[in-house]
Amino acid sequence: MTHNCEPSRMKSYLEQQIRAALSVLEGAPDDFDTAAVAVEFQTPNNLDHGDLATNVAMQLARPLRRAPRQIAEALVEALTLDPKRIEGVEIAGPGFINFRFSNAYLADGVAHILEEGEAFGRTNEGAGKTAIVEYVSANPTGPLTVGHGRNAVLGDTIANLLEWTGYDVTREYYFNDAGRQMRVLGESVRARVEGLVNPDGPTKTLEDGTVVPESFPDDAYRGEYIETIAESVLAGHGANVLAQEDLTVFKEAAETAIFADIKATLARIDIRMDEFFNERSVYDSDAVWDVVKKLREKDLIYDKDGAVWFATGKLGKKKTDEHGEHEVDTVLVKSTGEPTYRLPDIAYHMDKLARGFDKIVDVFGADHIATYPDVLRGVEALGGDISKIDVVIYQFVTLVRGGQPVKMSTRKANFVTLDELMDEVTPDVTRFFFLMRSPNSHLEFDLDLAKEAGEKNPVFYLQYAHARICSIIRKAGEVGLTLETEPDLSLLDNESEVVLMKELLRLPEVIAQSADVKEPHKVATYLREVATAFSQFYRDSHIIGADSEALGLARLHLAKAAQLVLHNGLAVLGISAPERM
RNA sequence: GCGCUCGUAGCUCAGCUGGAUAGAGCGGCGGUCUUCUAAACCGCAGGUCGCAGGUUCGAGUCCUGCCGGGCGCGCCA
Repeated sequence: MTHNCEPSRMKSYLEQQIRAALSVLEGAPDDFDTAAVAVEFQTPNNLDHGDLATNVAMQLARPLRRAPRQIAEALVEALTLDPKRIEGVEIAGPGFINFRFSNAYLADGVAHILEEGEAFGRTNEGAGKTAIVEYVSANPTGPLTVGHGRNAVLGDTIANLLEWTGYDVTREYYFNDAGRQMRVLGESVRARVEGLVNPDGPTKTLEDGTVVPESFPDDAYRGEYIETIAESVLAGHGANVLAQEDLTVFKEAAETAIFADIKATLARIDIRMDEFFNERSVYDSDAVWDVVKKLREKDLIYDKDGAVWFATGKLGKKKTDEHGEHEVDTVLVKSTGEPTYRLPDIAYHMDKLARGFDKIVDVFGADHIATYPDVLRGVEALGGDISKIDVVIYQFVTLVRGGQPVKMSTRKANFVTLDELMDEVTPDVTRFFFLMRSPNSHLEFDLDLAKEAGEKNPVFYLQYAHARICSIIRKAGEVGLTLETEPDLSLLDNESEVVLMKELLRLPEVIAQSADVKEPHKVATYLREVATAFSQFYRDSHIIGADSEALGLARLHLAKAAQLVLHNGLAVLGISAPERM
């Protein structure tokens, strides 16, 4: 059985018919090319305007030199439409052509949802293609913060979205355990061990009032977790670890402990990475030096002041200051011989391209906004196809408690960790709150609202609707209404039934669009509309005690379809769909 | 100063990439449980879409200039 029920299918069907009508349109100039006309559809926000509308007639007004409404009339005249799909066509407003879906089409759609089940919502644009999503990518210098949380949940959900559109997705975490940060981390641990071994040793007081051993570096990591690691190093190696100057023991202990914590934190929000890519591997393979060599061959590298410069200015990087506009170049290798992070980053992206991914997504915080273009310039200069690379930039998170923003500073260790957040709110709530806003919108995370396990909390609204349907299906079974019986879905025709059916059918399109623009909040927004439509259906259309058993059965199946849509939508967001609440 | 980004109801935000009378949640006011989960539903109030120009049949959406918030602007990542 085939169903032409998805709105995307409907759009291509209508487009076909409209093009056919265009080709027989009379009075068109000889050079008029119907193939060049963009036939676009929109879903009107007013129900009186039908289910789909097109503005072709308005678009054609100028080239055809005729009034839009006149063109619309001629088009509708020439149009032949299957009454089993479209029950009405109207011309309205300045020249819109509005189409109204037939009930048979909607009933067909519900049958399709039930048939697809937990696969409903999947599309195949990405079928046979691979994608890699890089996210989290925090260096192992401390616990994940709330800021990392938004990155993690956003990246993970974008990965889900791509999977639902057919891609084979790799989730990758990029990190480096070599640079200055790690050295400072090692020194921080060492200083804490010293403090433990020699509690009466010389100390100093930092500007924020904490008392630390004198050897504690000024830019050290101050979180409590450093002390915990120091304790375990001391327990494992004894006091004579301090005899050696080498920081390796401290660094490795810290890295191991911190990575274990990070993975555990991610697992709490159901995130499991496929790959951990260590920056070191692009050094081990000499890929970084290969990048420098190739750029030099292209005359995009020069040496100045002992450093190696990438001529990004030639590639369009500009800056305007009081001296006017001038080109800006970028250091790839510092005069110390140590590369800046950009060089391995270019090599890393070349590596991802070489691994053959069709789509490469990077999830970065707003602080990277000015720097990732350097990486793309490098990749492009090396002949990499940067059209495959999508960079998702998200704005920062503000935690709000009691109506006041919670002050956070990573350097002073008074940040809120993702674990601490999840000690207060559930993983489902955490994920939803991070996802409910557009990535390029500032996220205000209201802890009081998130903790509210009740009516105000938007997550529960969706889960409640789902649980309620499950409950109805159980209860209906007790009176002999079951999903095993074949329903007559054409009986579904009251307003709230029709509204619900139309809403449910949008899922594949919403997921596909959300995946395309990498904005998961569109799914969250949509699910709220589904839950609202279901609640109205619940109010108007009783299943048990319906006017006839056949009607009750048809409604039961519609409820099941709504349950599937909520279940699948929540699955995309990585949020559970409870059967009871 | 420059770049990116945001500015929509009292608050937090959507607005399908240029369409028809700009929406939701929360908060406020009022109503609905002897029938499938009231964690729900219904109604009312609330707007110069930051300001000013421009582009066109049509602008919250696009272009320019201001104003205000955020993030960047390093031989840090």
